[in-house]
Amino acid sequence: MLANKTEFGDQVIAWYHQHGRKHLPWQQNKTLYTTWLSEVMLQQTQVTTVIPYFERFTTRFPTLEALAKAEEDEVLQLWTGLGYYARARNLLKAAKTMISEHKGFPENFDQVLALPGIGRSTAGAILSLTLKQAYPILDGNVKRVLCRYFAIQTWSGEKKTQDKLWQLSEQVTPAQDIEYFNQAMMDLGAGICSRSKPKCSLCPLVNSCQAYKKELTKQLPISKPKKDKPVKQTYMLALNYKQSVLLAKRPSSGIWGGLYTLPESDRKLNEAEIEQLFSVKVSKVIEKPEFRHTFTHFHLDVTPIEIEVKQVISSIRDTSEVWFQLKSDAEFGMSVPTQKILNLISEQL
DNA sequence: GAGCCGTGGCG
DNA sequence: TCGCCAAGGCT
Repeated sequence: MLANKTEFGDQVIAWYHQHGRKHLPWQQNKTLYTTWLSEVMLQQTQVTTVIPYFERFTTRFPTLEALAKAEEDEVLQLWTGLGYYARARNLLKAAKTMISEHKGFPENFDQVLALPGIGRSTAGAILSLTLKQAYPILDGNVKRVLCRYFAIQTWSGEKKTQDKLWQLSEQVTPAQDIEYFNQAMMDLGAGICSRSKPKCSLCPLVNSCQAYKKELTKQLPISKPKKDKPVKQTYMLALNYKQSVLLAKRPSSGIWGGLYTLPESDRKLNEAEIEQLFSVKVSKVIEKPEFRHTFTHFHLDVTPIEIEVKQVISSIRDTSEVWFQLKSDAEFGMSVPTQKILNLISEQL
């Protein structure tokens, strides 16, 4: 499947020398400190957003030593607007730890990994980009490239897939020129192998890319499965009096705003309650089969209750209410479930 | 494994 | 308009 490791690396590295990003602020005069800072700022955050924050931060705190002496409030102030503020707190905590326990930024992978806010990928990025230590990385960009290149058809959030991707990242990562390779993989993911509209014609890996070969590029990587929508339950009451049904106009804001709907209850009401609530005399209550109405964010399971009314005591309780003649051609905007239930009742007339 | 953390951009 | 997503890590 994979042509061979060297070829993969060579193509990616050659591409980097021609097209990769080399002028980002954190790519100038790199130190472990500045690379660390940029990698943390770039977690879940796009390059263009980070740039001004990085500039301000390094101006105020040019070195690890300077940061370690900082007050948390000032660090957080410099972070304001960037989001994920635990990153800033961990940054300061890690800086203090490095100064007090390591007397500087550690160059050992396990020691870097042990610092708060630094996971495997960030640790690998810091040591590879700054010191050319040959550690693989696996950020969102690299994941996307690998998922496509190897046509991985499972969601990368699964542990099993995550493990597989790390394994593949190790497999394609070369021993030489690691600093170019890792930066190139991120650049590829960001600029060429983008989630939407990837520029496959410009990709150095197009000839051996499995997703491209199988025409799966558009479908990969598999996105996070959408969680099931919550299910709500309601009873819709169709009070039927001489072939007229009681409707009420909804407030203009909120669900079904301005539409006419049947009265609802979240529980089953008995005859006495219905008579009390609606000022009517009831002759029969018929429960109809439940059906489901789906919104963008939840399911609504509706149980229609047809109520035969033999007498209306107080005709209108509220100005929003109206007795709607079933066989009239009056124009009302109604919610879909209401319309559906009225059709149900009309059919049996 | 799932939920959480934040903000800006995009289709 | 709004849900999804973006250089992850922690609990």
